[in-house]
Amino acid sequence: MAGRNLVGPEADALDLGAVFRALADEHRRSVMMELAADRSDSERGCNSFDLPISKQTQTHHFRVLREAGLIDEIDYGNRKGIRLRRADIEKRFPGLLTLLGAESPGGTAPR
Amino acid sequence: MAGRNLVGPEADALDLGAVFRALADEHRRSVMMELAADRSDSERGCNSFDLPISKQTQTHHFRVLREAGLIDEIDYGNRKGIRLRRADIEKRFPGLLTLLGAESPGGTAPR
DNA sequence: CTTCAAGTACGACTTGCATCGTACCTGAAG
DNA sequence: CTTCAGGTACGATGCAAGTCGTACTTGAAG
Repeated sequence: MAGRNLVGPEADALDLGAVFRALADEHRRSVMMELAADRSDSERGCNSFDLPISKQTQTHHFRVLREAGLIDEIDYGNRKGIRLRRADIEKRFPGLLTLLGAESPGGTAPR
Repeated sequence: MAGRNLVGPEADALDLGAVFRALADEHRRSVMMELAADRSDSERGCNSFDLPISKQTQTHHFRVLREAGLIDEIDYGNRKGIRLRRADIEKRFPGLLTLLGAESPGGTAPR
């Protein structure tokens, strides 16, 4: 019931390249922008982001975000929780979340 | 002799996605880290970065950085100058250059 | 003029990555 | 137990991007 936390890198081990690669994708960036804009940092369901892509692809994107150290994934078995690692990101890359939170959600269309 | 400035996007038109995509590449990121760390913002030759890649690929990378709005390229015909667009970047994405400049040059090895 | 170095244009190759189809696992509700 | 929805694992596919080879252009030096 408690749900186990899937592991990501330590706060000091966050790699800037991995972070930029994670944020280079439009869908992952929209997730991070939503998380950064919500100052309550509450745990969210991973289907609460209305991503226009299949389940398998969503799994892939959340995994990339977790492996970059940007989010925690809490595994409940048949459900999954998402939480922003705000403190760790702010410690390692101060100002990054401010950039994301300040960006307008549907503003910049890719391509 | 004066060299003409190759055009990039306006300061307000900088796209966060394009910037993250540009910074996702290791070589482009190392160029930007060098530029961000040098507070004098002097114009540099594009062969002053010791990139372990061919001329053609370097041309490609500098083009990506310019089209993302991160640098200016000054064309002298048989030579090219590179200049960081520090003011425009700071205006649109405050704190981004601080992140890059604070990163250790050969610190995090990708792959 | 010729020569040379720096850079670009174009194309080909290769790798990486986003996406999805199929199958399987997990936990809750009947 | 069975059923069902949420999620994952594995593989295949298609496309974007990094890389380089060849050829061409530019400007300076001789």
